[in-house]
Amino acid sequence: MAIRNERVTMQDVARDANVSIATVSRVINKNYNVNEKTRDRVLKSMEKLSFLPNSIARSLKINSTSTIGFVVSDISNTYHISIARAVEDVIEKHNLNMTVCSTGNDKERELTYLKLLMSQNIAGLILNTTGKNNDFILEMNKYIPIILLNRRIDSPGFVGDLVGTDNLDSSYKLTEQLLKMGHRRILVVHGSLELSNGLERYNGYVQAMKDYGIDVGEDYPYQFNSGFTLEGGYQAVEYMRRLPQKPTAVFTQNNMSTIGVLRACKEYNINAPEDISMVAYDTIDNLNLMTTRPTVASYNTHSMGYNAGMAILERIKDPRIPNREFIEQSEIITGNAVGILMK
Amino acid sequence: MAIRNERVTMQDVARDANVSIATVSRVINKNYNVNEKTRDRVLKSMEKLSFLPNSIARSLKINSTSTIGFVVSDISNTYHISIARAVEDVIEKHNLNMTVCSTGNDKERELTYLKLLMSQNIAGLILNTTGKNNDFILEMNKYIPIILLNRRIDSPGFVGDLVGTDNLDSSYKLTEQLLKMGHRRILVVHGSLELSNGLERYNGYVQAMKDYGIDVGEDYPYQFNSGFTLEGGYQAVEYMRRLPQKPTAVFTQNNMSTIGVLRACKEYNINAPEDISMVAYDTIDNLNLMTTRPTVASYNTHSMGYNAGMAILERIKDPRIPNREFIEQSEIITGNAVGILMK
DNA sequence: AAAATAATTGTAAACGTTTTCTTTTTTTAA
DNA sequence: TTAAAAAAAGAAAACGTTTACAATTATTTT
Repeated sequence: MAIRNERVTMQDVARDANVSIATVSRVINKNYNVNEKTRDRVLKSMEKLSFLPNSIARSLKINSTSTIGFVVSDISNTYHISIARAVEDVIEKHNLNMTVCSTGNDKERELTYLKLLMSQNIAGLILNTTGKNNDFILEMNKYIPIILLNRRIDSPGFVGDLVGTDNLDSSYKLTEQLLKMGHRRILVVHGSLELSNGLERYNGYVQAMKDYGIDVGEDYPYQFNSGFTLEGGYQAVEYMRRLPQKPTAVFTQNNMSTIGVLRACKEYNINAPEDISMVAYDTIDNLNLMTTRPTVASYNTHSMGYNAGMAILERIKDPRIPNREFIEQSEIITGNAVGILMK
Repeated sequence: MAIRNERVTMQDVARDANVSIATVSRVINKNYNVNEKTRDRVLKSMEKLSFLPNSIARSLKINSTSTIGFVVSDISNTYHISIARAVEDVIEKHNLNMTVCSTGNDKERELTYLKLLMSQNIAGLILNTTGKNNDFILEMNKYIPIILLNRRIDSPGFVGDLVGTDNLDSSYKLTEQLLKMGHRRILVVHGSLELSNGLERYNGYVQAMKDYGIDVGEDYPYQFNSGFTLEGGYQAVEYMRRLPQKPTAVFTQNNMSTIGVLRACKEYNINAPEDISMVAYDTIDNLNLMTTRPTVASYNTHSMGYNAGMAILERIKDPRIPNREFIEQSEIITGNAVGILMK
């Protein structure tokens, strides 16, 4: 039992079929002319010895691999994983597979992973970046095609595509819905404003508020940075409870913070829409089975993953495609957690 | 812009530092004696040229890689992904990363993936098998350490560990809870009985029923094979509605079919516990935010992932550890969807 | 039937590392 | 001061493929 080392190589097949390894290579890679009889003989030997080509050796020679990297803040976030799943379905058809990595939005961890992947010479990269390793990413980008997920890299040097959502628009729409229903004190639970998606969503809120005559300045009390985390959402509710004048609505700007808010509200017995109204960017799993359903901007993650998968395939084939953007439009799904505010 | 090929190699570093590539290799791999001054010089050259070692070449030489394979029926299943996440945390500390694959319980797709991974010479494999490729898995097992996830391979030839749950026990307990509350017509929504976990869970149910004097034979009407899928769960409800004598309770034996049942019940306006009681194997995400909460057998997926990660690391280091089993015990969480049946 | 061409196969170098075996240099022991 | 031992560094082979080039064999043309 246990581990052996002597795998079957092309050498063995060649010997068995009484040809040179070049010929074996040619039947493996189909494309060359090789006599039908010898091909059959080689095929038979491969079968007989249950030969599997060594991708490592092949990769070294041809300078490319058959795996793509999928690097996101948290792979267990249902939003990311369902995109990943769709990517997988696309690339699997081309005999590629996928290495997934969770950075936890940590600069060092992202860098470690990116270096590892670059060492491994991945064929392509789908990246939801922390935004803190742009120099390395640009360097990496010289060798490896990159598709950005949700977060932009604003550098003229970057060449690749972006797959994202209509941050500003949907954020505006969600805020507007609350405003139309009479809400004015709307707590926005945003993410890092140093990330393009965080900032755009925040700006959508600010713009809508401004359009309704409300100025969101530095010391405006109805904003809380959750870092797009579950804990952050939870803390937002605790922050809210301490406010002298409570907000009448809360707008969580990503799925994790929405869950955090929902849990905290459940715990503190804050009911929606009686005590507070809720809207949220991103949907959450099994929303329609839940007691409290915020109005959400829902995205077709399957489509996003499909786009990302196709884009990376195209870019692997031809790395000099001009930069593109695939922006997914939201579907606003009305929940039961939004109420009209009587002034 | 675009893609270049001329990466920095050890050759370049050696030239810059005015040493041989052997020396460069030695400073990279620390372990050898190399003069401090020359080490510094080499280190400086590496820095200056921003050298990254080529893992492919290294792997070819040392005959092992730094990625482990994670092959499951569906990576987007929250149960699997949260195990994967915990595995990632363990192996990342050892500078390993993880290739994930979804087989969809399809024999061919599993085989394709396994061959691809074997070609890529992965360091280890964590596998939730379809159960239909045992021959190849045993062959693969000669070269690559394997940790089985939830599904056994009953072959004396297999060497590796199992990380799983206490299928029979928890299934028995859940069934018993219903029986104690007076339920007798309990629809079991099981999975494939050809898979060890499917069979064990089913047997737990059968045993409990038998202990309460109910014989579950071939033509016993209160059983439905969902294949552990969402659609299967949904169909189970449709099947249930067609039964002349309705069951008073339903026991879904995995998380996907539970969600399917919940959705179908919502759609057909079947309420719990008034119309039907519900217990379920596996928990589901955000259960405590949901309207209808079955009593569930919940598992600590973090612990399972940790065990799987540690086990694979240990087996990579020493492949001839005797077979082990890491069986996770459930926590039964009582929901609001179970009612006492008045006879 | 010979020459020209096309099809098939083989030889050997290369990909970028690691590592064994030598060789050179430095240090220690006498 | 020299011999012996230890430390440091280099040369070259090897890992298992691909592929340019050369060599051989088969086919076509005249």
